Amino acid sequence: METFAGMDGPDDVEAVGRRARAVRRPTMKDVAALAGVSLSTVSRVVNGGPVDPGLADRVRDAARLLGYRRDHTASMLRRADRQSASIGLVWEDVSNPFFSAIHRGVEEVARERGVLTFVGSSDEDPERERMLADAFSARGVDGLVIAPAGGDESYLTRDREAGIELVFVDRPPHLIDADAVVSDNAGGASMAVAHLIAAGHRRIGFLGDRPELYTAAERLRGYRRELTRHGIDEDPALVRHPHHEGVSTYEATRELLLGPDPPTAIFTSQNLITISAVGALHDLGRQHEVAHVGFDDVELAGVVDPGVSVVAQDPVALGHHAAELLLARLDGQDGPSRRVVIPTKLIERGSGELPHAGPS
Amino acid sequence: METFAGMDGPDDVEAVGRRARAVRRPTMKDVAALAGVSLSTVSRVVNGGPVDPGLADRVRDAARLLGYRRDHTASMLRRADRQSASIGLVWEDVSNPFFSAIHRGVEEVARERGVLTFVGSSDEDPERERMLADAFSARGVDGLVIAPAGGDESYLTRDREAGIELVFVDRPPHLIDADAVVSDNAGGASMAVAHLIAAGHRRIGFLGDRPELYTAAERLRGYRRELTRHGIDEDPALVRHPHHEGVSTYEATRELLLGPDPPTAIFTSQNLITISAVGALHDLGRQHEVAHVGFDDVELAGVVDPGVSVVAQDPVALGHHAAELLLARLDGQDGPSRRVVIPTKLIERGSGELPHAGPS
DNA sequence: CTGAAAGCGCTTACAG
DNA sequence: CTGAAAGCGCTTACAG
Repeated sequence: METFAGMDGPDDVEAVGRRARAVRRPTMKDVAALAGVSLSTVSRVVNGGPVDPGLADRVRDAARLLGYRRDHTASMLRRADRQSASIGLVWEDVSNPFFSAIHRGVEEVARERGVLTFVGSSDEDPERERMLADAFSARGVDGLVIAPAGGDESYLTRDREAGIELVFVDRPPHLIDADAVVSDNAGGASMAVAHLIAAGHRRIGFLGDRPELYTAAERLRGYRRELTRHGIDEDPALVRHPHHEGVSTYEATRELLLGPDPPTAIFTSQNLITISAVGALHDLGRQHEVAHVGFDDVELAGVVDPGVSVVAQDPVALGHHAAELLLARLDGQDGPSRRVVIPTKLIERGSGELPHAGPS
Repeated sequence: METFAGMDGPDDVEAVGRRARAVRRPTMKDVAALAGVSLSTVSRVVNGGPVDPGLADRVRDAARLLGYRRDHTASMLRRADRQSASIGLVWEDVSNPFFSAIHRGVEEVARERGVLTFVGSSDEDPERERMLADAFSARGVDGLVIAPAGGDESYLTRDREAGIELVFVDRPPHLIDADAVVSDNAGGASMAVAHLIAAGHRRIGFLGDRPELYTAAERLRGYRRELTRHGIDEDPALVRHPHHEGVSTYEATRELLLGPDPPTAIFTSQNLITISAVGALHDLGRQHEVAHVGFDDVELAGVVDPGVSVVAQDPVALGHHAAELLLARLDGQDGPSRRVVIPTKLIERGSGELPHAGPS
């Protein structure tokens, strides 16, 4: 049979077979009985302890025959190290490519150690963040990697005391002392602004996320610092926080460019903001006049005309370092909390190199 | 202190505090002792069983004082239902936005039920897929959502028999009968090709992923079906599988367009292929002549000139349906396996509407 | 090297 | 309603 796009509702459910009923999963006890040995011996074989080769073979045969697989959570209960070989990741949104790239970085390091990852979205809600952390903790994770929603993370103290290691990523912790891995947000923003200044611009617009967010505040700080460094007075009219002002980024960009004494260049300090701003620039037909650098790389940035210059973060590296810090702690590394700062990189594609045309 | 982008290596590690040593996590036994009641009573309070209000208060106070939290994995061990309230997702790559969007869809449904998600990448390697499934299974997940790497998934039979529910997503299972949720790949491809034919094109190039992949094969099938339907003979020279031929998509696109008797329109059947092809079209300066429809939506597709027309999938819906099927099974829903087909949607942005210019 | 016993943190019959 | 006992699947001392 064939199905055609749009012709069937999403509930086009079709029966294609039948299923078997669940059976009890074989346990060590079952293996012991079949092999005619004690539970302890089976446990030794499974864990590579000293056991007579002949007996070991009998046990392995029995295990194979029954399809035995060890229950990891049960084994953890009595184990000396009590490690579950799992960690929990608390992101803002698992479907945000920035966070899924961090996840990838964490996974690449963790898989070498057989460590599995729980992942969930806080949706920037501290309450949900806490629920997730608690739920992961109740399932016995060895550690937590958290992109904090903001506010107070001291509730994690209990987990830390219970031996759960903590690493913060993308944003540093508040009211709790813990390892953290962040991008060089202020440095990256400075670099973007310096690049625009080098092209002759002095009126540089800023479009950013809500300034309560750590990364947004840092990028604004970098913007201001760089203006100051070049003796340029900040014009508050050029600094916009669309999400905070309840207006779309698209609209804010239009207002900025159509207003009196508009900027000759703009710095958009987040990936989604960059995308909307590019759309607005193109719709106004100003994409070849107004210079533009974005923070965070975006797909197709090199295909748009002009290409969108960006300061790129390295989210996979954020994930790598977060996982390495966490695993080091799990290995017993002690000592004060550490902060890792991951550098950002300027990618020139055209939009950021547009020179200042008029008199300066 | 300040940090500047690029000035510090990735190992710019800075000490910022000190840490406490791990303490044993309080157990029900501790709570019972402090409250002066039996373990059973504490368990009843925690689980909402019948208990004298006065006693219950004492228990709750003790629990609060100690910072007690129930160990979910230990409780699961003896529980009648034996549900861990966790599921495992086995993706091709967690950092692929398509899969992270499916993850989001699963999470939105699962969180309503307090179900947590393990997530891992198989990297299209059947061996890794199996290791992940085994590891999740050993940690007691209630179910598995799998984007199969290909080959034989019958190894999951043991898990199914042990009561672990299975749902396949994006691609149907092989050699095992299970629920599955897929996009209407063939229908979407047909729709794309029909759209190009409607604009007057008859020589339509195809750029696709390795034809061993289910989704790639389905989209090729849709392409062919639609050509046939309109009485157009397929020209094998117009069908390219860059990954399979060991050439970059960018190069394959160039060859296609610079060859003898080139296509007047192209259909790119995957998001990354679409992005590379758009780049090649632009670099050749042919983006306003050669019509183009892609499968899967991409960021900035509306900003490029012309906008990139696509047949979009709905990955969040894939995730929603996968989770719903799984939860229904966990609720005891019996009966034959089900297959859900999610429709695709044509988004016209310009590139797919470019008319055939020359004589046909 | 092997097995019987105790125990991990919790839930579930079973008596009272 | 309450508590003592047994048990979930496994590991870890403890004797032999």
